[in-house]
Amino acid sequence: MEKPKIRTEKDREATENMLLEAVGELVAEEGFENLGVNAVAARAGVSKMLIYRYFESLDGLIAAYIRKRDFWINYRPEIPKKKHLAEFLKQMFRGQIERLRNDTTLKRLYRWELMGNNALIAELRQQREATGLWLVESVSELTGRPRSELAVIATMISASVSYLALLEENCPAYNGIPLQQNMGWEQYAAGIDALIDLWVGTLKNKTK
Amino acid sequence: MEKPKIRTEKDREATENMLLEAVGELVAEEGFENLGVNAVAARAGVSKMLIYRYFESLDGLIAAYIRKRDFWINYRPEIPKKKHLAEFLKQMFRGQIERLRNDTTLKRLYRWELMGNNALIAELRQQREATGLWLVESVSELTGRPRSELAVIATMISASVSYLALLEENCPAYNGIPLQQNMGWEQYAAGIDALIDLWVGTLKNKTK
DNA sequence: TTTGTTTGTTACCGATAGGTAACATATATT
DNA sequence: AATATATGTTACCTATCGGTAACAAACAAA
Repeated sequence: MEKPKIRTEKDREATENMLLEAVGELVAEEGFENLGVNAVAARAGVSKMLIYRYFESLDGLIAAYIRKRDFWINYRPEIPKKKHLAEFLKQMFRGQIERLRNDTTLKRLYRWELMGNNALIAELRQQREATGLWLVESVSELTGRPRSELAVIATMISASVSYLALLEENCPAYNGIPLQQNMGWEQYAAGIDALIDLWVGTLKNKTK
Repeated sequence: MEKPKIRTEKDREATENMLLEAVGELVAEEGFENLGVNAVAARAGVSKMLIYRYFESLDGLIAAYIRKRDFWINYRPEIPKKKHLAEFLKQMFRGQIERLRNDTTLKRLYRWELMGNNALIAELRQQREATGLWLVESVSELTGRPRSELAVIATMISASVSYLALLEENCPAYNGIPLQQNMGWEQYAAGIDALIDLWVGTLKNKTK
């Protein structure tokens, strides 16, 4: 027999979704650090007991939320040939900026990572680290440059973008770059482009 | 008549210092975000009432602590001539790394800044921004390059260093760079050196 | 219908938070 | 010595936190 699946008043799946949505809203507003069972349950319009019953704990609920949203980025694009490498890298970092700036929850996640430790955080870190290492390795293979050189450049761009994105919410400007305006970020992205061109320029010299 | 200044049991100044020291210890352990009147008073071995009496509030106590430690960096070194500019910039950023990595409280302050807003934080930001702008302006004058170009480069280095320093406590590696080992940071500093050399190399071409 | 299970709420617990009034004692003033 | 003021503690208040037991109602199975 199939399950009727028609629940009128009592519907566990719907309740779980309400809790997950409440987490999403509160995370966007307050961040993961300031989440609490009472607030989540109240926002979901449901008893907090159900958090423990269905997700075992608040951490379990958070874990479920993070797995539901697909933060487990497994980004493995095809690396182009040398000729188009610069353009590829530029677009890649512009993509990172765009994603971070538009996704409040992702920012909260990055901020949470700076605040402490956690099994879930460690897992996300590892995932991101694997992606980063793969990129460094790939470009190193392609250009013949040592991995350490690639690692430093990629880190400088990526880490600074993360920091500035976190700063954006409250800090109007950094070294004169207006973080709260698209113009400022365009200026920064153009600077990254220039750095990439500068670096790519050093390639031909040594390969010849 | 001069004040004897000899207090045996009741000594406001000494008590205030005990509170300030307690703040320092707890900030290093837990960070500014997680500070509380009860914990501070208990650590100082004194009644929390005195926090309100002497500093008006916990914020007041924190403000006093921050002003006591000299975070209000007014860093205005003499900029050398073009010939030694590269070396000067390298040493400057290495100094920033050293200061951040060795000063736990400074890290906590940077982290606090990412967590929210605050009159005190805003003041520190403004101070730092003024210093940054001055440096950008100075190097721009010296080299003839546009301020925006300098701003992006300085920001990329400075922001990434800040982010990595905050990450260091819990994150073992970023793009393969071991953040918790001096070796990793030396690798990163060397990368910054290379970037500076690369950039300085572009100067002569266009000035000639 | 009867029985058992799932879903959900209410009410409470102990711990801890920030904050204050009331009190006690040491120091300074006269 | 008598009085006022500065310093410090105790005890208590209310609010909120995470967590759970006890109960109520809807649903499924017999």
